[in-house]
Amino acid sequence: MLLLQTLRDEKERVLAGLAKRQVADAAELVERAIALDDQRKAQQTANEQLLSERNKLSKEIGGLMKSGRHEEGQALRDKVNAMKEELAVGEETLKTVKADLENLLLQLPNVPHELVPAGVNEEDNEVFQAYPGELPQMPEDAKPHWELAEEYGIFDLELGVRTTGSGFPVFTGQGARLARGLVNFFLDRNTAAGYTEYQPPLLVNEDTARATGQLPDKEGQMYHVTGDDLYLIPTAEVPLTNLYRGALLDAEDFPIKLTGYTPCFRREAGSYGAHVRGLNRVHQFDKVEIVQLAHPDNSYALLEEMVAHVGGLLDELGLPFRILRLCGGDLGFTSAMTFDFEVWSAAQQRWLEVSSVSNFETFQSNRLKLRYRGERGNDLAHTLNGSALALPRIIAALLENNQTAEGIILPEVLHPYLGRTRLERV
RNA sequence: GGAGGAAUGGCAGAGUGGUUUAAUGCACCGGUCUUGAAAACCGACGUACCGAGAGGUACCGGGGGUUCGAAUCCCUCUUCCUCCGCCA
Repeated sequence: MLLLQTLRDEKERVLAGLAKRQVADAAELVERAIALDDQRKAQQTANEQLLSERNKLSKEIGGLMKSGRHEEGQALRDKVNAMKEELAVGEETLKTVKADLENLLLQLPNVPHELVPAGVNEEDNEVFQAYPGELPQMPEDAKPHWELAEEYGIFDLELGVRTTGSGFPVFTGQGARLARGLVNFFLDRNTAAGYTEYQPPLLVNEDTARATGQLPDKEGQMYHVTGDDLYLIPTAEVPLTNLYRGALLDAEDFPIKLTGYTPCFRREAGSYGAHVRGLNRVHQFDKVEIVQLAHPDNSYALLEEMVAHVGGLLDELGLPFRILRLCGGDLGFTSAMTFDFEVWSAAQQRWLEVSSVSNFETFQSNRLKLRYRGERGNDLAHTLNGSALALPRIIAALLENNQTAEGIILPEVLHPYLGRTRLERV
């Protein structure tokens, strides 16, 4: 959530940024927010004057009653009673204005960083780091991963349909082992890089989902457990970042680095078509997430560090990838800058997104009330996160790119995790 | 799921209607003393909002109520503890 202070002090930058996102009525929304905040201040000041008066008189009444001057006390009592109506109305008004302001602010997405390119959709994303050299070519008869999955017994979509519905793959045999191995590999690399491992809850409450920005913006994308009013997490970002909700840190605590493996649940409402076959888009998938809480002065250096870390993982897996810097139109609601990692799927002849690394600046920490003791008083921290990594498309790319007549060759780093060097047909 | 108890500052812990601007202790920070440290002593020591400032307001788990006035009384929710039941 954007700060009122930012809207007031940096209106030009905010409007220019929101224009990059194609927010049509940005100027009007910002003006309305400022007007509502003016109204809030005026009302609050008026209310507090009344309260101050009341407190003063109440004290006097106490003194009068104690010293036995009941008549004078009663007179003051009547006076305070007369103020009650005005106070009640004032408090009701303040409540309404605050709620209106809050609702308005919830509608405003984050302001993109200056370096974020303008653009309408994914076609306008900037290729930040192209794949160096020629993309690997596959023979004509190269198979997509959903065919390989059957041949190698990696996962079964039909079994998932029976137990749950479409989009819930069941990993089987060496496929399940591959998934587990990848999770362990990622966690080991992340913890070696200084991230502390957590196993967070997979269900979160409404406050938690709102603090990282999933609510109200993405309500329809999360599974909602209505019986207990909880949400299945769409990413470990939600519980991990919320571990520090309401925290007041010291500047020297930064950076705080967290990692965690969780299944992720996404309704993916409205998705369909040829590009969602196999593991390309599913409702439940495994992901290892990295999160950083940072001092505002160096959060972009840490974003670079995270990008380098994720790139290192893909290098180790031997997967060809490129890095995109998302344009304003493709940027997530809460993000100020996002890099997407895409691996090349040789058999499908297309790029698959496997990681998204973002700096949210103070957008989440404002909702989280995540602060640190700064040089100029308490200030909001910056939050960042990224996938390191999401499994399904990594598995798809590994299967497709490494298929040979002798089986699917596993990258060397995975050998100890799977206890074998290649996957065999079943 | 049932019964009972509890929730106060970083921590411990007083406070059951009005000088509570929350006692006291510990911790932390600054200072005096000391070659240095410890001890002792002195001082400072929460958060948010409004205000140019002086200052004001709110906050004792959350929400609501009673009252001129609520940490304190009432209702409600949440969480934790003890016991019982169930259970991977």
